Amino acid sequence: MSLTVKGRATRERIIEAASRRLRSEEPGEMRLDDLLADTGTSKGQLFHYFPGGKEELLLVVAGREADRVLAEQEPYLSELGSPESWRAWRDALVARYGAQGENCPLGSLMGQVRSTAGVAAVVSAMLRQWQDHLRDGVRAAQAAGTADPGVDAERAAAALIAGVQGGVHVLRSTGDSGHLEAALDEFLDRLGRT
Amino acid sequence: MSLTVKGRATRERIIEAASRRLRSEEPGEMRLDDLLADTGTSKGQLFHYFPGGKEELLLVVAGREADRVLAEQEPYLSELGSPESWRAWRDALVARYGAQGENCPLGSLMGQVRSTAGVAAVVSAMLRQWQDHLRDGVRAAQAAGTADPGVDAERAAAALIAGVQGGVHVLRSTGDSGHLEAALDEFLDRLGRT
DNA sequence: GTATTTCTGGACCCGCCAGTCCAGAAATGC
DNA sequence: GCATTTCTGGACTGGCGGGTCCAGAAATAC
Repeated sequence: MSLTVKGRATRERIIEAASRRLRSEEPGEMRLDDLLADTGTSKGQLFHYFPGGKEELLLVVAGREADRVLAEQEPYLSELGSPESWRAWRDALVARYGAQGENCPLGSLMGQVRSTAGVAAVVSAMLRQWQDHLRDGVRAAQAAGTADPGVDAERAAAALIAGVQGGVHVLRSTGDSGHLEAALDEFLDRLGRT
Repeated sequence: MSLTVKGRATRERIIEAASRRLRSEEPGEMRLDDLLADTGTSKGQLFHYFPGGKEELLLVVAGREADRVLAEQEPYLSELGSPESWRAWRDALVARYGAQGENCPLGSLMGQVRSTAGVAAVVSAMLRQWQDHLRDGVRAAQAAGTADPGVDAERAAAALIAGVQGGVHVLRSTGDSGHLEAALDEFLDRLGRT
């Protein structure tokens, strides 16, 4: 399937609309007809560009959204090491998710697709990357002597990912960011050698 | 609305069936017709006992399921204090969720109802109770001298809840219980004075 | 400038499933 | 007992929403 310039633009417009709607106040279930209304396109076009229908489209969107999660944490994520860098990352995360409020693009996405398998895989891969960055950050801090060398970097990173995920989850359903902050701060306390 | 003995039994049967289906291998979306088939009841009855329809029914089920979550952790939860009791609780949790696999009754429930508000409230309340138990456990351990007194019990409990929630979430979508275990173990390490 | 491919619009189909309605059976009240 | 309330079954409705189809417009190829 080769796309013309115009075609690629339309396809992009559809993805963009889905993505935007997902990040909007009330994502709810995403209906194809809404997207068509948003973009001024038609059923024919949507299925022309996404023969797999809704599922295929959402999978593409999931990929974009996953990339965005990591991209939004740069440059913090790649620069973890010093206590200040950890702190900055922590603050950025809290600010980011606090502003986002009850909404969580990938979270909503997980609930939309019947066979969640595809989206789940995308999310897993993203989590894995995220965790790797954190683990490297812990090791860097240990190498620099600013973190307790007794901490198992891999396990600590896994626990941190769990804490962040859970914190965001609670934030999503209660609007309270306390759990997210608690998870982050407990981690930082444990990291720093006392 | 007063219920006869028979009436109460039927109502109970419906709730029970919904509850069971939620905990089954593949909960997916819950269809009213399935419940009717499971229980040998009819639409008329279902709407007779739950005038609010599906939403009302699921809210009742949510309450039951939330109680179950806490009940299943007894007697561990009320007896937290000694290192052994924490360990036993940890193992019970991992075993419990490991066995459950990718499924999570309350998790699926959250995705089912349009206005998730009701179910979310039930879950929040349950989480709050859970967290209180954990906090008390931390304090008990501190009082007994088996936990670092420098730890803020409330915040540590919040972080632990976040970790457990996130761990279960990851377990749910990948089938890997590593994150849950990591979160629990990191917490226990931090708790124990080294 | 003709042929081929890609793009676009929208009418239509169809399965799904929550919710309605009502008529008759069973229980309960007195 | 008769009247009243509760219980039960199932046919029916209605809307929602994903997916199909096809005819014609626009772009591209050569």
